[in-house]
Amino acid sequence: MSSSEEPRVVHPRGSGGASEVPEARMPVLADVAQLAGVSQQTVSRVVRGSGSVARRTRERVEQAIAELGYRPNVAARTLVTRRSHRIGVVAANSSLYGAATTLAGVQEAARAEGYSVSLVMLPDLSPASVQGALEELRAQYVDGAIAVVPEDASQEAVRAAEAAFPCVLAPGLDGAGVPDAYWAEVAAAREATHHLLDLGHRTVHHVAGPSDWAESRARSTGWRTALVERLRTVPPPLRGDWSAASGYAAGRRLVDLGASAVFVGNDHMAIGVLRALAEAGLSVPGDVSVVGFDDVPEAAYLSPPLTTVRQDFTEIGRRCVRVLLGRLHDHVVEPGEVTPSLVVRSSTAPPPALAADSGAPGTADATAG
Amino acid sequence: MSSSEEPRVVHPRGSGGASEVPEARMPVLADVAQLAGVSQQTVSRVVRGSGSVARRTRERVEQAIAELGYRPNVAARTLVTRRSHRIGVVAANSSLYGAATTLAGVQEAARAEGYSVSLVMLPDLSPASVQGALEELRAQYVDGAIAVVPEDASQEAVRAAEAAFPCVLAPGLDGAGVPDAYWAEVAAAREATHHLLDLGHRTVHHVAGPSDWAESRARSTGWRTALVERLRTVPPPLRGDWSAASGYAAGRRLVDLGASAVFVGNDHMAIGVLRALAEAGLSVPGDVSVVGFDDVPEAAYLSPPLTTVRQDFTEIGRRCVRVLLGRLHDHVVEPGEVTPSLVVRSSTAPPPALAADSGAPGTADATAG
DNA sequence: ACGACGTTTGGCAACGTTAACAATGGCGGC
DNA sequence: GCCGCCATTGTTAACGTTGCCAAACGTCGT
Repeated sequence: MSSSEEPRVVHPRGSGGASEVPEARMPVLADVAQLAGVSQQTVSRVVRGSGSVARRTRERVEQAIAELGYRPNVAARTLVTRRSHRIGVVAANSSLYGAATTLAGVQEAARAEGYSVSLVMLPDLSPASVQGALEELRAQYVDGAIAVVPEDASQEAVRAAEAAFPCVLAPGLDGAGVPDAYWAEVAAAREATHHLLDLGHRTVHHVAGPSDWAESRARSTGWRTALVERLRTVPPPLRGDWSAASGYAAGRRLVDLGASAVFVGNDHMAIGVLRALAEAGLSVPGDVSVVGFDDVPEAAYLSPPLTTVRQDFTEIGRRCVRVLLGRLHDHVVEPGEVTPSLVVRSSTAPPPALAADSGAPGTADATAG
Repeated sequence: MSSSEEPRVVHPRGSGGASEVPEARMPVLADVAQLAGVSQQTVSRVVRGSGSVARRTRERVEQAIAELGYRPNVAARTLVTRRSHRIGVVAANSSLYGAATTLAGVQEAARAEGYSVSLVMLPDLSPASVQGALEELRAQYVDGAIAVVPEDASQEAVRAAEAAFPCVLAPGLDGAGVPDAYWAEVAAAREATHHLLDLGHRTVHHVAGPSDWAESRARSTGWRTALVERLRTVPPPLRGDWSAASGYAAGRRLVDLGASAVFVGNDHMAIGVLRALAEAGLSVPGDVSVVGFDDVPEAAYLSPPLTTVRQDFTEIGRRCVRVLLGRLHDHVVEPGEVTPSLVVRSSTAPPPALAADSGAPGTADATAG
């Protein structure tokens, strides 16, 4: 319909030829303006919803926009506004539940605020690569960036980049100091440890994540704090890398150590620990109690269902966006508190000595092969 | 250094005042040109690496670029070239391993090709929301899009959008027909089922994903094919939604049905199935054999370690990018084959009747919990 | 030595939008 | 009935880059 006339002349750029196929150019402001019989500026005002436009005029313009299927060209807008309405996100290229879910939260919140998201996933989180990613993002002229990189050295890189353009660290760290999210995790880890101690365990072993991750340190700190508060001995923590494989390795050590209670830095590693214990013929929670962290969706369906700390990563992601967007508009936003909560399932119980008064270790395991 | 003079005059746009703070504008082509004593055009040529520039000139320009920290403005470049060098990705807002890993592959490959990635994550995969996401992406003037939406109705939406701008469906479907990836999954599911039959199971039950997902249908088809090939009865498949919770529900049904072998549509659901079986006091693989699909990193550490089909989602993501970029440059790229492979672990074994020669066929609740 | 030719460089005009300012119209107050 | 004000609309000039064209430069063959 309406092949009445080409709204605009063919520009010499095309390729000079006169008998050129129209090739369906995207309509631009000028096309709408011509169709509606107004100036570009008026159309622009209607599109942006700013300025005052007479009711009748607006309707006419909207009609023209609909008819042409006009979409504002973000590149042109960005060029003149110096605002891309895009934020960058740099995240680790891992299947880690926390990072993935945080990303989802960031995406959702950004979209809700009319911002689009540019993603850079990194195979490794070295400071150099994080810095490179941030540079890349800046070169794309994003308005700001969110870095889901809880690893220490990389956070330094983010801080450095912050001077050049607005960045927010996903765990909730801001430039000023230690974030609420950090202390919330410490508190939650402490609570989880207390839960185990309350059940009667003399002490609680710990499988920690990489030592240079803020989250890992927060959880370890909470664990240690609880132990110290109750005057228990603090066994040296075992190290993992968040993966089930590393949890399995740690689990085997725990068997050797004769641990009766373990607080594991995340659920993935807890799965590995569970496996190692099962292989050793130890039952959970009969012989050993295990607590994880994150509450991945599968946690309730492990054998046994895992007691763990639920962390609302989606909300963390949303808050990052809120903080970043706040910074972009020059008003400070308090990150606010995100409180993880302990979810008690079936992987924790009193230690064998208490459960059956003279219980011999290594009793019933549900999944004997 | 070099506070000699402002490279460019303050534009009236600024705010008219004469004693304005320089406010650290980003350097532009003109600044570099002035510093290097050449024209903008020459700088542009150096930046793009196209056209011929004398060696000495290029060095001078590069020097100036480095000194100023110049970065080309992508918005301006996009405006004039009509190429944003960005691709959009729409994916489900789920923690599904497959989708997340595919996304990583897409990101990696795109980045390697000099493309940035705009991400839209959807809470639901309704055709309307997928279509909306695609529209949104198009409004952002991405060069093309990759849709990681294996759900049927949504794929229709993608096909429709394809007319407007280049889209690729992540599972590997292309406009022409059924993709290699689809048949590869069928073959793998068939192989997994044969594996169970070869162990001596009379038939194999199946926990399928949502019926309107292509991947789900592929896996179901493979399972059914294997059964038919061997002239076995085909039990009605149970439906899940990919989640461990739904797998658990299906697992309880399987217990009632007295299944001895199960092929589950993905590992997450398999975790739920494992849990249901354990709760019923059935041992895996002693009483029931279970095969999953995807090979999530935790699969090897479940109790028991899960026999499953490994799918290389990262590679699928990479191929999507290759196909899309190919289409953008007007040369067709064959998606090529991605072959999933069966990984046999400890969750499969001969059925009880064969293992213990005189085992009662029906129930076998040998290990009461 | 001269013209043809290839290499290197610069000038100009877009790309599609928004900001600032100017111009037009209608309205009420005096 | 005239003036000034507000609401509405139009005009102009950027934003920073690239594509096309032409000019300047040097080299080579005859």
